[in-house]
Amino acid sequence: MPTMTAAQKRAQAKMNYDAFLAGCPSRQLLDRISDKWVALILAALGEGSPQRPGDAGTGTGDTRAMRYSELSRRLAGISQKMLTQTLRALERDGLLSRTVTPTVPVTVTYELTPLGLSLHHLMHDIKAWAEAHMDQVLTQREQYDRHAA
Amino acid sequence: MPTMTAAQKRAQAKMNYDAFLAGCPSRQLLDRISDKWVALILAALGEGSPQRPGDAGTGTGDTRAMRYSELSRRLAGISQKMLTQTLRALERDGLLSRTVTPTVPVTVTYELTPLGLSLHHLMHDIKAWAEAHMDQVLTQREQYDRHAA
DNA sequence: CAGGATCCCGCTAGATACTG
DNA sequence: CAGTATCTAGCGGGATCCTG
Repeated sequence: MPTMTAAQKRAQAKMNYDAFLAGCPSRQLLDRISDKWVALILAALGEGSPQRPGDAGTGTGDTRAMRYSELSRRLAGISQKMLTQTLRALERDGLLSRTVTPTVPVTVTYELTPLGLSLHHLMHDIKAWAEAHMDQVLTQREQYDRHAA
Repeated sequence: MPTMTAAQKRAQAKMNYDAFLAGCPSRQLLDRISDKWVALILAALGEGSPQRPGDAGTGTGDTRAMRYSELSRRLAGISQKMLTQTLRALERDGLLSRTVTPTVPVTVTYELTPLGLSLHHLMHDIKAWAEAHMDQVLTQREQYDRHAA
């Protein structure tokens, strides 16, 4: 019989998640968040929030709440379907919260949860990396393609 | 006439990449790297490399070189097609190098370039995040699904 | 061993139209 | 404004067979 506490068991289980294994749930999660639109939505909702968690913000109020149409405009080229679909998935996973205000017409806002904010920091870096190394990658491609021709 | 140096111009151009814009090349790059298999390949090739770039490693020799079959085994469940395809794309973008050693049978190894290593650090954090917050996400999903039912 | 080539299914992402 | 519903084309991605 195990003498572990529940907390110990959960810590144990957490260590067992390994995205290298095909059946592991964490691989599905990795697949979910490894998505262009996820990266951009998190980036948009996290704009203006402190980049490093150290600065002791005013609690949860430091993430930007954005309306559906705002997001739609910010993420140029996204279809309503993908936007709604991705927002729903992120809401389901607890990464953002959806708030409906009964005005006329109705107002809906989306905001990062603390969990979502923690991922935002990482995703922001990915997006920044892509923008920062674009030149280098472009140069590499030219070289590769020239060599392959 | 601009009085900028070439370096200044390049810095200027770099700032102009914005993944929020539909036509921006950096969005395509973001799409490329926002991929489950990319994350796992980079994670596999970077295993054992120092997590923080500060520690002044022995130059470029601190990334692991892996063979095709090694990667295939490590990334449980990946098809040959996706593995080859993803490796080619990453090689083309200059994130990893492919080395052919003319033994019999031929030996092929893949290794991160410095550029790939810089992305590896970020991707590793994403993968680690997915594994670390799996429990929390799972709990959120249950709540969401119960409420929606 | 490390792929290349081919076939083909599925499901996703986009376009369009409609609604509370 | 903030979606839902429906249709469809396209291709992502797996399975299979073959090769230097």
